[in-house]
Amino acid sequence: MSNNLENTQAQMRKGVLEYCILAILAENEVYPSDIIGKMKASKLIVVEGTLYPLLTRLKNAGLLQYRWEESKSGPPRKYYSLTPDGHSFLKELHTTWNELVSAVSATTQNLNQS
Amino acid sequence: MSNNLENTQAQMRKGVLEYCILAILAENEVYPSDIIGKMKASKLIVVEGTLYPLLTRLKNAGLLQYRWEESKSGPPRKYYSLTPDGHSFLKELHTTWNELVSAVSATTQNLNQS
DNA sequence: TATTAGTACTGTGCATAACAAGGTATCATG
DNA sequence: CATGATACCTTGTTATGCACAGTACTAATA
Repeated sequence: MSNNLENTQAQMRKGVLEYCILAILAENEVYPSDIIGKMKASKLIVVEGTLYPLLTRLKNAGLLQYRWEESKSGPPRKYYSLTPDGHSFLKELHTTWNELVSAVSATTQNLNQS
Repeated sequence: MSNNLENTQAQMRKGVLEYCILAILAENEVYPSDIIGKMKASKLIVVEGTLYPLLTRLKNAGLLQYRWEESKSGPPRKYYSLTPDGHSFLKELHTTWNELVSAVSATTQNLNQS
């Protein structure tokens, strides 16, 4: 029912979603479809229904800002970028992620040896 | 409101909870309090209200089994261990985790350089 | 034999967040 | 003006971590 492999794998991805999206935005000013593309290129699937609410949450939290830009091939796009608070936040997530990787290594070390 | 640091950090931990618990069970036959202790030693907090339902889910999925053992200092304990299916599952999670770490590295590489 | 403390297992309800699915709006093309 | 492509947004469902409360067993003490 609930504990198939896909489910658990998805759970792992969820945990790093916010971190990865903030990291992408730290490098370039991009619009949502760009983010989806970049994530997919890194084998991290994310869909519109996940991304849009997440960007709104981060923006309301003061971590992101955006500006509209006209497009030649369709409706205008929202180009997002990090606020100063967003940069600080990302820096802390970076530390958190590194610590988590260490913690998981510690927990699974005997496995790794086999 | 919703997007403070603790929240996002907790989200990251959630993703690896199942993986770490299975990894611990792969090494030793332990009972829930042991797991909490081992996780805490690795800086991965997990509480009873999370762990017990999770163990039940994994057991119902056929990944875990347990046996009762009397204790000198209280009620009997449920000693958990992995089933063959559980071992296969864990092996796949191990691969998933390593791929995720690579994917995150790819996404955040410019950050790492700074 | 009550009472209390410590240990261990279990169940309920809430909040969060990812995702599927469907909808709206803009622009170019024929 | 109809169609297709692109882009943004919303709603409802579901899974799950966690706070909180409860139950059960053992040992020590009065």
